[in-house]
Amino acid sequence: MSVGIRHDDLRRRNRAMVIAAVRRAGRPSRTEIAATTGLSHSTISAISSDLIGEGILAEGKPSEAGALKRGRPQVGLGLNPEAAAVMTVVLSLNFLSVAVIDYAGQVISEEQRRLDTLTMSREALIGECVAIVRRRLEDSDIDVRSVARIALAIQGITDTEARAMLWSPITPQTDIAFADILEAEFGIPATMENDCNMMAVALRWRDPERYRDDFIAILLSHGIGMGLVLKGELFTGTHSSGGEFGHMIHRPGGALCRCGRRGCVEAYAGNYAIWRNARQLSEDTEPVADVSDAQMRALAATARERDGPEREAYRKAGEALGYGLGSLFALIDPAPVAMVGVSAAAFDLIEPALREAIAQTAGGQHSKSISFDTEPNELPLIREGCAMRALTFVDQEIFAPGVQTKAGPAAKKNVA
Amino acid sequence: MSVGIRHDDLRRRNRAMVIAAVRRAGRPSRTEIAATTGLSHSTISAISSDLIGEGILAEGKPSEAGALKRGRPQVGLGLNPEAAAVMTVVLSLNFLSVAVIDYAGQVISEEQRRLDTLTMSREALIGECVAIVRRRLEDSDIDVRSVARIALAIQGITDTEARAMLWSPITPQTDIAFADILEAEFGIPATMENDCNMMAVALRWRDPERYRDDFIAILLSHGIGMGLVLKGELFTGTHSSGGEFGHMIHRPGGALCRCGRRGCVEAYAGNYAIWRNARQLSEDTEPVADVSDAQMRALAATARERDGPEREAYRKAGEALGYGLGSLFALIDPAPVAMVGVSAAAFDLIEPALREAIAQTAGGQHSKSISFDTEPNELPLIREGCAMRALTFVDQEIFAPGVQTKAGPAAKKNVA
DNA sequence: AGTGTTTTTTCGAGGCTCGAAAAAATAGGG
DNA sequence: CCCTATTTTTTCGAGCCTCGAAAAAACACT
Repeated sequence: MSVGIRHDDLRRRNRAMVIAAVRRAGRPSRTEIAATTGLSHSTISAISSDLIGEGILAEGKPSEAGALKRGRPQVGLGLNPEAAAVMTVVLSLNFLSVAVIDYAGQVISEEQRRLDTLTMSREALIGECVAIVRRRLEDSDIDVRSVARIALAIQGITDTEARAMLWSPITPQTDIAFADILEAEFGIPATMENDCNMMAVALRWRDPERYRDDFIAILLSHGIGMGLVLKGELFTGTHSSGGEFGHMIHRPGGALCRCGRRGCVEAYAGNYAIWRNARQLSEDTEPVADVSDAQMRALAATARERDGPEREAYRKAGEALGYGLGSLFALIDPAPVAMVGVSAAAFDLIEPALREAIAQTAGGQHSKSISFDTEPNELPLIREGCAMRALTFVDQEIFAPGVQTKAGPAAKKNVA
Repeated sequence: MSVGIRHDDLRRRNRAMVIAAVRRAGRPSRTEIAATTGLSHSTISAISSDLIGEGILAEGKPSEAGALKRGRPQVGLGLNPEAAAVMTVVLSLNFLSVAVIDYAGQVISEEQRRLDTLTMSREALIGECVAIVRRRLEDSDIDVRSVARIALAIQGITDTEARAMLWSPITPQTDIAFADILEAEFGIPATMENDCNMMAVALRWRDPERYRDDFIAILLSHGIGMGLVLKGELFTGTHSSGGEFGHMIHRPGGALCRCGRRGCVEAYAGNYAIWRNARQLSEDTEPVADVSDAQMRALAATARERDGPEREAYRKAGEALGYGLGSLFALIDPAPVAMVGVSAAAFDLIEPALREAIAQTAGGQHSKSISFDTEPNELPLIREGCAMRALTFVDQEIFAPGVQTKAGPAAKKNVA
């Protein structure tokens, strides 16, 4: 199974480590890198000299203006923005958004587009994605050859290999191998990511203090999604993107879910479920296709104003989320939670019932210590996650080739 | 965070890899090891020569009697049984069992003992464990100094550091740092493991073909426990042993569980729950302390014989397990399941309702492809797992010191 | 006994990291 | 304005480690 370490892997790994240290720290000095990586100064000096020679790193002022110190001033090492570029493609309900990002993580160019994903044909959907990527690539400011990777995120289930969308609520189409399609079309390596996983990745980069080793990002939107980081690593299912938190069963045989089953968490906490309950429709009522953000905000406003079916709908949502989280906590222990999406703005209405429900579950004893953040806008987060995901790939595969994070034959292909 | 690879780590890691290859393969030749580890013949030759010199490996006949081949015959490399020894301590309801195992994995000596764990005082419980270990250590056949590690398994919740039992159904006592106690008493490194996790470890060694990267071991006993292997690694919670599958909520506000909460899977599928339902007692009835294996077998026999409350009790158990598994599968995707424990012998009564329930959940589409094994006797499995766990520790820590499986500061201490 | 085949060991080459020492670059003080 | 203390960075030789190729070893077959 797991493979021995060959001698040349050593340099590759340590190169990757230096690049990662620079990406995390911003503009660290060689001394700082030596400290965080545990490698000697000589090694860091040798590696960074190589990397500068290859145009991957560039010298500059150090980040922390700890300027006024006695000795030789530190030289900051930063990522060379021109070393490469990546593209992010975020496909969500009725919305397609693309950005080109330089190697240092700055957005160079972007484009957004509304489209009717629910009714589009398979070909049209693929066509739109290909077309928007092509337009960005043909933008005169960008050197096509420098675009080293494309990361595409979609709401729904993707496979573990990050090649295909298996199922998505934003389209009736299934099993579209977006990653393969884009690779074939543009000759640029591409991956297909789950939107909630990208949210989690982004949170980790945004606030590594709070979101370090174990945390949960939950998307409260038309559907319910989850991104999970455990022991410092993104958690995915064994075959799919996993974490189908929204489709854990809250009440066996309960409310009708968009997925066709009954009693899922989403069937109580998704926008359509809150909407359905707020209008006092039966739990058997077919879920509506879309509820606008404005409608949801109005619903929340009414719920805050007076006790009534709207408030009760949010209570039920909180209860379902609470029991779901409780069951999750039974498996992984409690962890900080970030609530993302339009209903996160109504978290004040959700929280009481949610906490009460958690208290009834195995994670309950720590119920009070669990903390929630809210972030109403998921799109920037998803894009940021995609960007970091793509850049990390570039770091590892292009500039430190042959490194395998986990034992696996995939890396071997790249070497050949 | 993650630390660079120093030059001397290389040899350490590759030594560990060779030892692991030998432990997995039995009596592999040097050529075989080179093939499985991917290292060159020269390296394997050098490392194995070192290891033989240190008395860790020993030469012998090769395992596969591929004797009749043309060239120079292979020399088998095996673990030297006298290189070290480990002890396993399994503490379960009213039962304590200890074994001494040599470095090659053979049982040298064992002792079992009945005791009344539910009513014993904290001191008595600790005292019994210490005493039984001491007796084994003082057994004249065993060189005390060669015992390099003790692995203790208990039903219940342990901490991630594998130091303490936090809570267990077999005793009212909580937070006993067994690992620290045994270390202090005997000066031998010890770990505190969760019983179901050890079952999973054992299954992996017993049948690596079937139980490789992703599988689930479920203990159907008085309580319901789970051991989970994901992506080839034992899955534990972030703070505790995790995997409290039995206490996922099946029905909010439902049947009274032994843990004091309501609606847990265990409150429908644990022995006491099946017993309660079979006797048509209310779901609010306080769980009984123990149901003997004989009583459970009688119950199962009755259920097979005629339709009635017994059969219905097993049906409810299946339903609860099914929905629980379904929720789990929503998070991790379906995987092979091993049912272990006395009620695994009644799996024929459980399976129909279980499959039907899974079909109602997110994992449902693959419901038919999910396969179940049964193993009525959990004790040997737990002991085997403990033994392999302890031996693996010896492999890594004693004979290849300073290796860090995951990035972590702990290793730094060993280097210094 | 000789030949062919496969396994294992030997040996020199090439790389990598490390520690120590040297070099470089600046602030502060007289 | 020059010198010194201080801190960062580079240089250099030593010590390991793995690798590939070739040699040696050990047996089956003819």
